[in-house]
Amino acid sequence: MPARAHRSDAVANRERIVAAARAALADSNGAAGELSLHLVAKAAGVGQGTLYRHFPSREHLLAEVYRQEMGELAGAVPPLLAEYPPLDALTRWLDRLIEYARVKRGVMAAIEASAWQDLYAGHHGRLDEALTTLLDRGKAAGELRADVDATDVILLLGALSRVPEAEWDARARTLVAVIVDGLRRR
Amino acid sequence: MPARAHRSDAVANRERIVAAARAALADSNGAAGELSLHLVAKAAGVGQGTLYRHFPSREHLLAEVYRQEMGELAGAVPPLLAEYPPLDALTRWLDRLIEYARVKRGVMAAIEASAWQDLYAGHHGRLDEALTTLLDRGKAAGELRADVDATDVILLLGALSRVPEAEWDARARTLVAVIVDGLRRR
DNA sequence: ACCTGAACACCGTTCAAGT
DNA sequence: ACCTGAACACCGTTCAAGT
Repeated sequence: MPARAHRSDAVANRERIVAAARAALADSNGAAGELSLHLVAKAAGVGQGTLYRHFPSREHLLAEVYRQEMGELAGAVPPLLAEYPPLDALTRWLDRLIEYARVKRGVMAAIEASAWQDLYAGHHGRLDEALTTLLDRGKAAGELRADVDATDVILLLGALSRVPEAEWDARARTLVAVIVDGLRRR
Repeated sequence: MPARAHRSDAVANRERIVAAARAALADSNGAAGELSLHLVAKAAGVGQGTLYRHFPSREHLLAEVYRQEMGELAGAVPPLLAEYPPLDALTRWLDRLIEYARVKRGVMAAIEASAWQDLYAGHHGRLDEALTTLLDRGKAAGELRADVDATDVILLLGALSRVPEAEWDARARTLVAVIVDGLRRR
């Protein structure tokens, strides 16, 4: 279905709101609870009512912010699968995730948020889809256990979002190693 | 060091505040963000200032609530270790955790909170201590990998706290199975 | 159609006044 | 020492009035 036509000022406002929210989250180290919608509206140069017209709840706004973070990650999967065997592709993709999240804290917040299935399940099917492909290939090759799905992996990866920044380098790799080993077929 | 003497009304107030907070959390399905301190004070029959005297921040109050949830879980470890080999003891303890959390949602919130090391690290050494014992025994027996600590396990178990209630039975066991397999020595 | 911003209800936090 | 509750600043949300 084709996107409906929108007034150009509405489109511009929407973009400025999301940009302001991303900037605010980047400043506050990505803690979603500290996002003041009043301040986002002010920073975007719109009234509060406008913010609410576009995003009827804080979660709707965060969902859009996170959807933008997620694109690059999901897009990295197909080339990896083309070049490496499934388990290698998964390991390399997770290495990339660690490296990406090390500098950009919001990425982990996005992954954690994608676990609240209620609102987000539909929104970024992209990550879910990419992970499902990875897992299916691994299962078909007999390298991964058959009883896990993309949601399980996303839930487990959520552990990374609670690693304090100071311990990131020491702990992130260990956690991912445990998860990957746990996903292996025995 | 012996506990300082407190006025009996202060002790009683503190207990009633914690009890009111636990009751409020039990009602709201354990979502810590929805705990209104105004309402907790009112339910406990104290002024807001009294709540703040005892718990200088929402987190301090939650820490006490969670500390109480944690006791039983940690206490179950020594008997299990006395009766079973390390890996069996770990598996059985996690089974108990799943069963316990199935009916009492606050338990998972408590475990998740214990990952914010800043405030909680000292407070419930009990869970940390119990898990460290379990892991050390397993490492000594050559059954568990040597590069994980109790914090890693707590972080991974945090995945359970984001499993929607409707999916609990189907997903909790799988997640724990993946975690246990990941902790095994290869 | 869409936008604005005052207004409302609520929350965390403080503090002068009490006992 | 400890407690109370009014008060303050702030936040999410709504809505009448504008363009």
